[in-house]
Amino acid sequence: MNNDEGQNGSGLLSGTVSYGLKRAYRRVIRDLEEALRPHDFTPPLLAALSIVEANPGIAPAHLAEAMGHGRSRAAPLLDRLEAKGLLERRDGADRRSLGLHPTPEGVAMLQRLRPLLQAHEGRITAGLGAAEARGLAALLERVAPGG
Amino acid sequence: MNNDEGQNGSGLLSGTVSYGLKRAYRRVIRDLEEALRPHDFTPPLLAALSIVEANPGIAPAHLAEAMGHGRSRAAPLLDRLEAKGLLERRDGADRRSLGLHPTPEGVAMLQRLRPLLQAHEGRITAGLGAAEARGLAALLERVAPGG
DNA sequence: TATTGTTATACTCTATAACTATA
DNA sequence: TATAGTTATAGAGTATAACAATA
Repeated sequence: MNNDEGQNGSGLLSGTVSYGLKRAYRRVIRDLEEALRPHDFTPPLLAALSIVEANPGIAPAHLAEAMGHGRSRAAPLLDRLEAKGLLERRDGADRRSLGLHPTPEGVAMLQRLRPLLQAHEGRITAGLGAAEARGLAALLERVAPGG
Repeated sequence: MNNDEGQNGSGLLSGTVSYGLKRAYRRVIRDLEEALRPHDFTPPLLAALSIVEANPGIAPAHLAEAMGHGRSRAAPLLDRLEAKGLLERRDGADRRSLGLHPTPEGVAMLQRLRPLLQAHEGRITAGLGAAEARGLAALLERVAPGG
């Protein structure tokens, strides 16, 4: 390799919160994908199932909103979770709306994933002290509220 | 909408640095895409051009490394920047390697984008004080070093 | 007319592997 | 044989628009 010139950072972007978030997120998503892969799971699947478990009976549109995207994104995610037997679409308040519920298998899956996620969180915050990690989480909550 | 049940957060993911980073990043990428769209620019294009300007003569493989992905990702990015007349692929040290340089138009584009990026950064950190924003940037640098 | 869930479609980002030309 | 740049390919995530059923 031997790049004699070295690297002078990213110019305009260097040191900004915006670029720092981008770089940190990439670390997160890669580490998490790798951790979930042996369980045939992905980060969006995990987020969806986790939100449904915390909000049983939630409608697809509200799930999508909680995940920060449009209604149409929910359907394929729910298809995959339902095909795995982890989640059910039941009748909702309306006859046009649905209530989402985790199956016992879905709950068990989340239980099984918990230590894996703690290890993931540990790797991401490995360079920080416990108080710093809490402080970072609090700052992030203020950058993007509603987590 | 009127979701009477309310929302109980994201279960397993609530309050973690990992999920906070994901949510904050989504805010960043959307705001930045929207800010760049009128200039027919995208975040990856901006990152690449910015890095090339800060490291003139850098090779495609090193650019890709600085952006955190594989070699093959550089080519289409460079194609687009070259087609816009913002960047040149010149001969490098080897006859098999290239040196990347911004054109005067590329430098001018970055100048034009600078206030736009400052406004973007301001929106992202709007909920934080100046010292908090600096602290956040420093924590992020420790989560994902090399920015 | 508005809303819910869904489908269709397209586009970007990304990763892997294979190809070429140099070394 | 190893490396640099590129091409080909495929897959995931996302956004928009349009549709059918229901309100």
